[in-house]
Amino acid sequence: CPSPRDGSPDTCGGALPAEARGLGRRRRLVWTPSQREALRACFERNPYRGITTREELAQAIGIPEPRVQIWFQNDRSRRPRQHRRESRPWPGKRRPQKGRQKRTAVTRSQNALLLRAFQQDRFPGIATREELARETGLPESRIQIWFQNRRARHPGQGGRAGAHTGGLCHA
DNA sequence: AGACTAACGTAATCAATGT
DNA sequence: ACATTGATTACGTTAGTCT
Repeated sequence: CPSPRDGSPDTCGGALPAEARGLGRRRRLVWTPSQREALRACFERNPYRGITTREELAQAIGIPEPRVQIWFQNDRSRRPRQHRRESRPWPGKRRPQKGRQKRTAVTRSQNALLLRAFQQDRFPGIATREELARETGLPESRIQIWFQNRRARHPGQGGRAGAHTGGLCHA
């Protein structure tokens, strides 16, 4: 997979750390018309879908469930602003409704492995994430969530792109 | 070149699990 | 009860596709 690499961007000034900016993303999907139709139809009936429905839909259109979830997230954003941040806890309207993904139990050894990877790179690209998924036996989507939560709760850790602790952006 | 949008980011929050 | 942490949300950003 020849990932075309452009010239390295500047060191400072971006909204996100360099490592966070799109290095090694997963390949972008292109929906077929029938897939689009199925997604839109499902969204229309309820824009908030539990894991069961997401997986059924994913199965039906032949797309991994995490991609379906991202599509729903993106499409809700595109929809007219439902409620801006003010009235935070759901205004009683259409709650996400139950049916979350079952909480993943991360074992000690899995956690240790992820922790090591986190210290080396807080923003692993798709290749690294899939390698970690293979090594831990966890789904790649759970790996991604793990890193998001870890970054949010442990800022400043990790060797690369450390928030403000490191020498990044020493002006 | 610009529009559109999947992929991905943060921040806040919901919620399961262990103490 | 509380702390920890996985899962979901709103919303913003980055970058690949298509016109």
